[in-house]
Amino acid sequence: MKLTSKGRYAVMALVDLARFDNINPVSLRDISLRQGISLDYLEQIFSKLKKDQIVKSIRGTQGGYVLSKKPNEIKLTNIFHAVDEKVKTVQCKKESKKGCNGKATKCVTHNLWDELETHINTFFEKKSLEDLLKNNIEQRT
Amino acid sequence: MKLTSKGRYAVMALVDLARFDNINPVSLRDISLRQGISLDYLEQIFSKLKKDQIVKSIRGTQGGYVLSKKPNEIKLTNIFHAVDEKVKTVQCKKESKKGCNGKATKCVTHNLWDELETHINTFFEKKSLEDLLKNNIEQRT
DNA sequence: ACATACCTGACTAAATTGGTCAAGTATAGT
DNA sequence: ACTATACTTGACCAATTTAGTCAGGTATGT
Repeated sequence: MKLTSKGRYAVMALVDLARFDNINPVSLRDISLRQGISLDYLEQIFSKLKKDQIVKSIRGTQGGYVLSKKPNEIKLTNIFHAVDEKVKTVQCKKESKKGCNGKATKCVTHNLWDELETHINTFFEKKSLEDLLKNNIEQRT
Repeated sequence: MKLTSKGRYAVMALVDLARFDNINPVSLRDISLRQGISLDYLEQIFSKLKKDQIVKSIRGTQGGYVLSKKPNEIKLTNIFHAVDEKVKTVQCKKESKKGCNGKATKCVTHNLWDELETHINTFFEKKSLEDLLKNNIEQRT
């Protein structure tokens, strides 16, 4: 199962973006400075976010990024999916030839992992960027 | 967040154990053969399970492992905890000096990760070894 | 034209994972 | 007492993943 800093940074950056993009596009440099995330790394992350149309880019001077949708329309699922943070548990061995453990049947954990995945995804599908903004409204940067 | 093969193997092995320890202790060799898990790796895993008193060991010929408690008393939380499968998300940076992101305040994802952790733990606290046994009763090894 | 800021791909050090290997110790059965 | 079985411990390792860095681009507003 993967759920790492990349996803965390993506969320942090998007919350930052949501907070500041009311007037102008927000440059990654600003986000980098405010959130303490490496600019080069942010570029990688935003290229993925853009590919999934979570943000739009505006090039040139005074350029930057803006959200493609409203904060309440951007769910955490979308974000994690974009940056390849698959909430995906360890795979059973290739099922092509045999079952999970080399036997003909599914291993005992097979269904369990599926259930867990659903359980976690449910959580992420409910949470939107807006929810996070509300939670942190008092925490000024 | 970590949730890897070690946890999966631990669960598989314990289900196997629960199924066969009615009469005699079960040797790791048997579990290894039935579940297709390396014996050496199982030894590492069981040493941790023993330390958390999920299983008991019986040495010598005809020795092996038995469950310390009844299957319905062993929750998945206990198992994962024993093998260090912390359902713990990526830590924010050391909080000793500063906040998560080097600022004075918590980062916006801080609470989120906490919530997620609770959400997942809830799932694991409900599930016991017995539940898994029931689910897989038709799947003979 | 030039500064800004997006864009892309190659590269890498460190950590983690999923084991293996080697050398024990304890005990039941003969 | 001997021996086979099976637990016990700790060191080691290759492959993968992570969290970046680095080096070059390209587009655009002023």
